[in-house]
Amino acid sequence: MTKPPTVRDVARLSGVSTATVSRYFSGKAGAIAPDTLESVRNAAEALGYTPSEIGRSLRLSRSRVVVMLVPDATNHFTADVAASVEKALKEYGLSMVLANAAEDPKQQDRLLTDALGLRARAIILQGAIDTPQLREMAGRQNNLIFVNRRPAEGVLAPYVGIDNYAAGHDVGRYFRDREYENCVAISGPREFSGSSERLQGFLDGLGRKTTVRHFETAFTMEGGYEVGRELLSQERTRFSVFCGNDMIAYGVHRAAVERQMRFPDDLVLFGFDDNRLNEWLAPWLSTVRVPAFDFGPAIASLVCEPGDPAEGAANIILPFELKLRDSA
Amino acid sequence: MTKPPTVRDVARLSGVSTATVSRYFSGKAGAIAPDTLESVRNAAEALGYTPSEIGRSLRLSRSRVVVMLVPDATNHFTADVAASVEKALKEYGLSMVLANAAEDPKQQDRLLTDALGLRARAIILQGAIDTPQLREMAGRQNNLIFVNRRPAEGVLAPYVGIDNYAAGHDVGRYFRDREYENCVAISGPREFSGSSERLQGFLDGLGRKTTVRHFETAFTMEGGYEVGRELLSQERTRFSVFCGNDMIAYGVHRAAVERQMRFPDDLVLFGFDDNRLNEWLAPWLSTVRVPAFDFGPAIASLVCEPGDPAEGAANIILPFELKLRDSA
DNA sequence: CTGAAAGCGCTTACAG
DNA sequence: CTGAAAGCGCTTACAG
Repeated sequence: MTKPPTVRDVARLSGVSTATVSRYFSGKAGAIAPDTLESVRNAAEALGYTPSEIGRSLRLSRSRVVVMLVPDATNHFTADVAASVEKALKEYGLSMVLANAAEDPKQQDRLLTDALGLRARAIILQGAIDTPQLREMAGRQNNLIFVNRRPAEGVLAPYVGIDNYAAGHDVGRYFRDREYENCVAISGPREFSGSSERLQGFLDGLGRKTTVRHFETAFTMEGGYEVGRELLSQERTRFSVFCGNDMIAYGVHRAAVERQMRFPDDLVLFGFDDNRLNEWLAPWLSTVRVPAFDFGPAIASLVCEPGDPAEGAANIILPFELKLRDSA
Repeated sequence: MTKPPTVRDVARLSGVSTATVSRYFSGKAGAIAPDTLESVRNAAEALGYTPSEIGRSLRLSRSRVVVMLVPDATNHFTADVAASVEKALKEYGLSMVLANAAEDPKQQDRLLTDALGLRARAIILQGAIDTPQLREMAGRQNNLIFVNRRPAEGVLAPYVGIDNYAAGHDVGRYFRDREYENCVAISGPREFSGSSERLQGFLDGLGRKTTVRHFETAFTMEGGYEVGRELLSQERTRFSVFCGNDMIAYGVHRAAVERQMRFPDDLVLFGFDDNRLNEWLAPWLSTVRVPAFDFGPAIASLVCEPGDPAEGAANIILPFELKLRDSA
């Protein structure tokens, strides 16, 4: 691979200065004489020249890369959000680098350092884990955006997500209205704001009188499967299960299917997120619809049209709705 | 956001030259006196310094970014491969930028230009579309890697994937051995090498005597759903369907479920890829297992340990196997 | 073991 | 409308 041509090569070939070539490629072509412009165009074409983002970024002290950290690469809702963000950023001329923190604080911190090294325009954290390094970065930079999990106490940064408490509350209320019995909550890890808010809302929505069995697990199909197996092996009861997200619900579903159970006669199941897959592979799953594809525009606006920092963090709270299907 | 500290700031604070600071951060710490090293470490720590990848890339004329283009962000097999590649590249200290070409030649060409601008270390194309720009880039650069779809005639670049003809052939043979009747092939677009190889293999494996109805559609659930509806609405026949990938199979499955059909009594269904979701949401689907998670190491080795270019393109052909479950 | 200096590819304020 | 020159943050061959 021979080295790619530079402004200099184009300048030489077209007989102008590098300044003119640069103007041509950075949207200042209007200030160039038509003849000059033509010859620059031809030279660039002949050489196959594309300006180096690296040179440009260095010169402008500003890169066009945005880093997104996801907590779990296998979560489909997370993937939907990432796709939405990538699309929205592209319209502003930005690239997105996706990295998987895998719910591991060490890995997350490593990736944060990488993002810093790339001088990322913004760092978007889906499901951040509270670590000293994250706190320090939030203090030094103001380009962190928290998605789906609120920043830890004392960390000042914008948050984009839904009102998890209210959503959980609506589900609890629905369970109460339908008079579902043997209620079970399988929530995600309690240290994540989304998990505990969903759970608390659910409990409050159900009301005090109802007793609820509570399990806590990872936000994964594996986690839901394990809890499901334990729960369903014990008794032949018709449980009414609220899961912390759809992935957990898929896992419970698998455990139920293995025991030949049918919905909603043998088991009531409620998910959370309504990732795009449901429509195709889990059209039976009642769940809370979170508008994954509205996250992109919301986040991109935060990145590209930052408000007055004096006003403090600009949170964006998106709407949700209950999506009722066969399983509940 | 104040500007991040530079080598210079660290050098000033620790009373050494920028050269020494740079040595500390680029793995040449062994050649630094212990005292000096200590003071550099402290200064960097105090300032929260992380070296700029941009400065480094410019100086070394070599970036650590690899771009991966995917043909369809909603394809789960593609996503599995992307995750595998990202992980493998990370171990070599490289970042991956994921971009969605959405099976659109214009969009692909735009993204190729972006990748060029980033001076990507390598450009990985899952499911490339043959365009003049792609050909020209393949000619100028030697850092293109084709995955799952072979490069077009005359384009010299490495290919990583399975032997699609052989896999299709095995499925055809299996259909013949089981004496499946009313055979149907729903293949992906014919212009993609993978599609036509899978189809041809299938036909050859079935043997001349069998007639096969053939549909061609996009590699998506939507595509499979539409064909499925058309096919299943016509007659009450037990079809034996080989799909070009799992996504198509999911779509056919949905159409069948809507008509209350059951597998394999009412319909025989065979997919292709065995993406990770099958285990959880489609454990009934017989398919061809393609080892998505072996792609990462294979591709990373191509990127980071390039062989002698004189030897020509270094193709890597991965193994596959038939995964037989309930649907066939 | 350490530093001064050059240069990677760009953009832009300044001067003409 | 155009160019010469400075400088963005790094690394390294060279000299000491």
